[in-house]
Amino acid sequence: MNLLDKDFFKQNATELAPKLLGMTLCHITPIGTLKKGIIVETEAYMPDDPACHAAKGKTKRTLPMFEEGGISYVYLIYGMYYCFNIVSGEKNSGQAVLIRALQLPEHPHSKEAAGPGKLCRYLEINKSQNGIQLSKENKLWLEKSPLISNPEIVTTTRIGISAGKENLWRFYIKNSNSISKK
DNA sequence: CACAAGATTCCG
DNA sequence: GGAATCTTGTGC
Repeated sequence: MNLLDKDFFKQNATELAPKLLGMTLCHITPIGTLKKGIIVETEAYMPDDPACHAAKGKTKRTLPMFEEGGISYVYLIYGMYYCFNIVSGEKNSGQAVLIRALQLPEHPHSKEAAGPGKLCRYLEINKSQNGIQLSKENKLWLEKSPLISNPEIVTTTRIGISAGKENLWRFYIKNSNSISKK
C-alpha cells in the first residue's frame, strides 16, 4: 500500500495528524541542499475550529487551506517565524495539519527543529513554498521514515492558541527528544 | 488609513 | 514574565 497516494491527504486533519508522525519531511533548498527531518509533533486544525485560520472563511492568507488536501500552507507568525502546514481533507473544507517539530536523522537529540518556527528556519521553508503540491518535483515532499515505524503516540491539547483549547488535537511521539514542549 | 492580534521564540 | 517584529484582517 502506498501511503502517499492522493487520497492519503483527503482524510480529516484529526485523522491525518497522528499518521504523519514518523514520516520524513524533505526539502531541497534553492541552492540545491537536501534538508530533511522526521515529523515527531503535529496539530490538527479543523473547519469549525475557533483556533483554525480557515474557520472565519476564505481570506487571501488562508486560500491554500481551501484547496484539496496534499498542498502546503505557510504563514508568517509574529512577524518573525514561518509555520508549515499540510492541507488536509476535500477541496473547500478549510483544514490543515500544523507540523510542530522534526527530529534530525543525524542528530536525534538536537532541538534545532523542535518547534514550528524553528523547523521552517531549519528546512528553509518560507512564503515561496506556500500553496504548492507536496512532491519531489516541487522539492518539498514526504517519505516513509526507515527509522521509525508504529511510533507510540501521545495525544494532548494544542499549544499557543486562545480558543478551542479543549480539543485533544496535538499529537507527538512518546519519548522523542525533539518535541517543542512537554 | 489605523490598529490590534497572532498556531513563536528567546532572553532575563 | 516580556519583548521582538510585521503581516493580515477588520473596522472606521
